Amino acid sequence: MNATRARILSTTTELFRRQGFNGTSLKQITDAADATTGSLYHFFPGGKEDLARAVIETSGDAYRQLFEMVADAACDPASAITDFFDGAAEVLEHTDFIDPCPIGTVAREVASTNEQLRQATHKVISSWVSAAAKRFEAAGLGHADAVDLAGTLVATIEGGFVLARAARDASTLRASGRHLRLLVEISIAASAEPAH
Amino acid sequence: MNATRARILSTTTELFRRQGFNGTSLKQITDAADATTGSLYHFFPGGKEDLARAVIETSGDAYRQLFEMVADAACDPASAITDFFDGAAEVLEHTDFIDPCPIGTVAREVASTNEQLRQATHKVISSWVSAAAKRFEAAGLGHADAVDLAGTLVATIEGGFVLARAARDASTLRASGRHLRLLVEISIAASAEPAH
DNA sequence: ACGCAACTAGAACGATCATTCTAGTTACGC
DNA sequence: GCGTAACTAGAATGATCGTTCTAGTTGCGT
Repeated sequence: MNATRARILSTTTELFRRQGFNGTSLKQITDAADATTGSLYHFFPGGKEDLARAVIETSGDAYRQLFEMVADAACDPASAITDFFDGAAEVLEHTDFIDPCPIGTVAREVASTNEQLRQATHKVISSWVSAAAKRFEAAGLGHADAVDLAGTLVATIEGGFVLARAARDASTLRASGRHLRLLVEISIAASAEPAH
Repeated sequence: MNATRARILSTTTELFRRQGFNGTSLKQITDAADATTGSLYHFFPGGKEDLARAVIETSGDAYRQLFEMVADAACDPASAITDFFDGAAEVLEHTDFIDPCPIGTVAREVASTNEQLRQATHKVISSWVSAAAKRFEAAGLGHADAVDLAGTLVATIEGGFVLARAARDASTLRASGRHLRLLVEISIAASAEPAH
């Protein structure tokens, strides 16, 4: 991967985390990435939309990998949940509450205005839900229950970022982690004894 | 309230729901609201920021009232939760998945770039959390638990909007409603028997 | 019906937007 | 060391951005 391309991509990701898609200009990107318009359009011929799609896919992958790592490191699925929430809370606190995830912001900005980018965000979010659901299935949950639970998990994380950023306080995010952990524990326990 | 002012305000709210703060221009607003620049700056002397603050506060109030209404109509706090999620899901499905709530999008857009608007979103979100927490306290929860649970509730709703809009499918939102209902039921039951 | 405030109208401003374009420079296979 | 492709550079383009400003019109208390 070309260094300039990588610099443009990571700079854009960071800018999207702070100010979203519409709030970030190409000039801002080229300035911050120390690149020129020519380079940007060389690597992303489709312009801003092309670049945004790359940001979404790249950081979507990164987040899925992070989740897998945290889940692998945890001793059980339930504590993986609190680990993940607590980790995100710590990141927020250490980065002046910059959004840990550019995708939630962009997803909401483009859902009604750019079908291509909407699909890109959908695909990425679905991959997260699938990854979490697979873990829940492995812990004994039925497929549909696992997918539903994973969906709530992702929703609560994304929504938790909204609250944490608005409040400049990540304690609610940690509390949500505990709630989701409880929910996961209950679901796994319930699936172990299906007979009432 | 002046009719033109009201028209500008509701039009802006609707546009923010579709495309957020940075994605909406004043020209788009005045065109859609059939108003002129002069009128807009007459009623909102602070320009776009002033208007955005009014949108945040107005629809923040509207949402809090909606929550109170749903909670009053429900037979118990737990079923109020599913009622609220199901209602939001229905709205999404009937409006081509336009965001039911402009505040989540704007909150994330401005959190790192506009301190005034960040505080406005924070204040509104806090009012929702307080309103829900009050209900939970009335159902027997301790104050801190009630606030935490209300925070998770709001986070899951906001995050659920992200997923529903990205997927153009509200079924995950309904599932989250069931999950949150379960969580509320468990919390209330647990507070009823604090021993063990 | 007069006067004053409330409101409307929209042209004009400089800044900035995403994108295109033409030249120029580097890197590398042969 | 030559030729071609990959990449960089940044000026130019036309559109649109948020805001300001000067005139004009309306509505209403008296």
